[in-house]
Amino acid sequence: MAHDERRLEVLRAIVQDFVSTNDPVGSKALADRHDLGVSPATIRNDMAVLEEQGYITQPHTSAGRVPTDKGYRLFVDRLSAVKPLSVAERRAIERFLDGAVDLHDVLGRTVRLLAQLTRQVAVVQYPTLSRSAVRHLEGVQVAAARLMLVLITDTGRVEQRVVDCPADIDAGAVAELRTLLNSAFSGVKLTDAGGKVPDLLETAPQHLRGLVATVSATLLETLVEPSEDRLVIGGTANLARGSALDFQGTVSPLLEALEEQVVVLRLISEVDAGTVLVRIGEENDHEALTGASLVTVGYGSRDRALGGLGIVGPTRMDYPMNMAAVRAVARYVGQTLAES
Amino acid sequence: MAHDERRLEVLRAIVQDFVSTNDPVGSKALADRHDLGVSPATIRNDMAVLEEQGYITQPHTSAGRVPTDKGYRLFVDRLSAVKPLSVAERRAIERFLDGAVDLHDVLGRTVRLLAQLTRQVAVVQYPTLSRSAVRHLEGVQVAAARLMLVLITDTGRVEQRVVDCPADIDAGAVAELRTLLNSAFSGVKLTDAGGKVPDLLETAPQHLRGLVATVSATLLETLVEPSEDRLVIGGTANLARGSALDFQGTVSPLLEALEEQVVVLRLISEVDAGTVLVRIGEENDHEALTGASLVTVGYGSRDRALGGLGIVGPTRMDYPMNMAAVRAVARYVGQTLAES
DNA sequence: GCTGGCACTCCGACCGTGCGAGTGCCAGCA
DNA sequence: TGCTGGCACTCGCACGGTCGGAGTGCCAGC
Repeated sequence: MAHDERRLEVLRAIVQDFVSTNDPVGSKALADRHDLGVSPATIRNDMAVLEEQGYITQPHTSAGRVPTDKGYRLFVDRLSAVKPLSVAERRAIERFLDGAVDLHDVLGRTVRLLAQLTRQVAVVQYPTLSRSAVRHLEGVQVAAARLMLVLITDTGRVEQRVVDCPADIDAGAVAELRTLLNSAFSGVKLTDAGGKVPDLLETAPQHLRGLVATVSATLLETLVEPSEDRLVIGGTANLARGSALDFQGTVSPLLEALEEQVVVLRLISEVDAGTVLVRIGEENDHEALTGASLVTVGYGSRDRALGGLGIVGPTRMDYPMNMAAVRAVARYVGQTLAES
Repeated sequence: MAHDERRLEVLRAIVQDFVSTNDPVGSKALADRHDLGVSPATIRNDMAVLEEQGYITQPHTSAGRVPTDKGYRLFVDRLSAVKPLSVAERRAIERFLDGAVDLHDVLGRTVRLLAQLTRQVAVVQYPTLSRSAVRHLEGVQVAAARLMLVLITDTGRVEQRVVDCPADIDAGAVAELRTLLNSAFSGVKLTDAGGKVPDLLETAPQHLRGLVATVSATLLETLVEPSEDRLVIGGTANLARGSALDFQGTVSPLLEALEEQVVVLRLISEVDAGTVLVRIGEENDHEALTGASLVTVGYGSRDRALGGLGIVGPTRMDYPMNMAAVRAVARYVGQTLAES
């Protein structure tokens, strides 16, 4: 039906206008700003239908219409074309990430970049440990019976743990331990590290058994198991800026949820590299996020996602633009990390 | 003069009441809530004097009085006794920091702890590189002519840099390099590392000269020179919560300044261990901070400060409590770090 | 099935009023 | 000399009523 099609066109127009003006949009304004080819009265009829179907709503009688979460969902799924980034934006991305000196720096720049491009809160996850492999393991003695274990992954993450050893150790033992650990774990994915331990224990010389056992236990417990992943957050000022109206009154529950990290982490890690995932308002389980939308994507090389990144903002956001920005940034980050 | 003394007592009462109620405080309310031994009328006279001296001000005629920055300053310097922490608070501090697995974890917990205790934004600086010494240096080969350099300091910081080498290297060279670097730099303060380089170059075997030169150059350039220090920030939700009124209208410039890091970093690193420093409103140079107060202190062992930590909040804050909290937390952090 | 017209609704801005809190000043008192 | 109670005055703010405008739903006509 050409009927339904126009109705969707009306919905698209409503979303676009509302996103840019933040005012409930009425039939007259719609007819003026878009050439839908019909009169306001007709648009009103369409709007009534859209409202009945749950795509839009009125804040109060005799105000204009506002998209519902369901409306945004339809918009994202069927009504929006991916907005290509401008040349200036592409260049900004390259410039921003260029010259980063280490992983921390790359991710810090990424989060600032994303926040600046989208004017939303940006979130970037450190490369997941569970999907990384060991590049190098290092033991450094910090006390007579205390070792600092340093793990370097192939994604550039560096993690450290202090291990209390069963007995005093000497420099020779440390060197031996290093060799043992690296020959056992080098190149091994962290998820598979557990399987290597029995082997390692067997090959270890008698006098190192206890030490090796303790060290591998710590390694598995604190680094592999809990998959305690990290998050970088930036652009929180964007929350306070315009969005006082978007989030009714207070942004503090949202800020709290962001600092909690755990919540966002769960959401952001459920991503594939390449496919931008959009979660709108009520679609988010967590209460503090029901007024917010998330746009996330995985980054990494095409064969495996290292981690996720994305933005958090009000449901009233420019989805096409943000999706494009998130995707582009993820692509560049993946590239940058692959090079190092 | 008993005269002046009472006037100060009035100022103290005004600060205390205003901090707890957020309402401009009038002469009647003061007489009721504190036994100053005089009538409201007398208090009014004192207030007039205090206002003339610039310690308090009225938002508008016929409202109560509000402390000025100068008033808070006097209060902090002369009118406030350090409020000892409750047993529960002390215990909370211990529990919170106990069980941290590495430096990152310690600082993360610290910032959450501080934010929770003070209900303000908390800021913790990573141990300054320039005041740290090398505990261990490690080179890991990541490509034919590419080395990842990992620096572990005696404060538990781990820093990494990727170095492009002049020529391809092999595993043997890496091992030699490690030995060389560690014997040269181990235990050396980063600020003194530059002086060791000529020596190092001389003792290095011919075939490693180029490599060693490149590596030490990178080491000095990117790790020692810019002293690029890091900051952990937490509790920003506290800004949004009550303080909407404290910061006229918007908190976003403050959030921006916090994300900038550089500003806060400068302020927070000008501290001695042990002495709590308070900066009030206009005393801060940076524009975004003129409506805010900072309470900072250095942490570390008594002989040297590793870094700074503190809180940022509205000028209308409970200074005695916050000063006590900041000091106590710093003490525990210093202790915790000394142990690892 | 679209359109113009029309009556209706309701929010929000505007305005005027009154109240209450708080002040400054003054005369009287210890 | 310094404190006190009294008093007139000021001013912000909460309250309530009014008005206009924007937007709607419905209906009759094309």
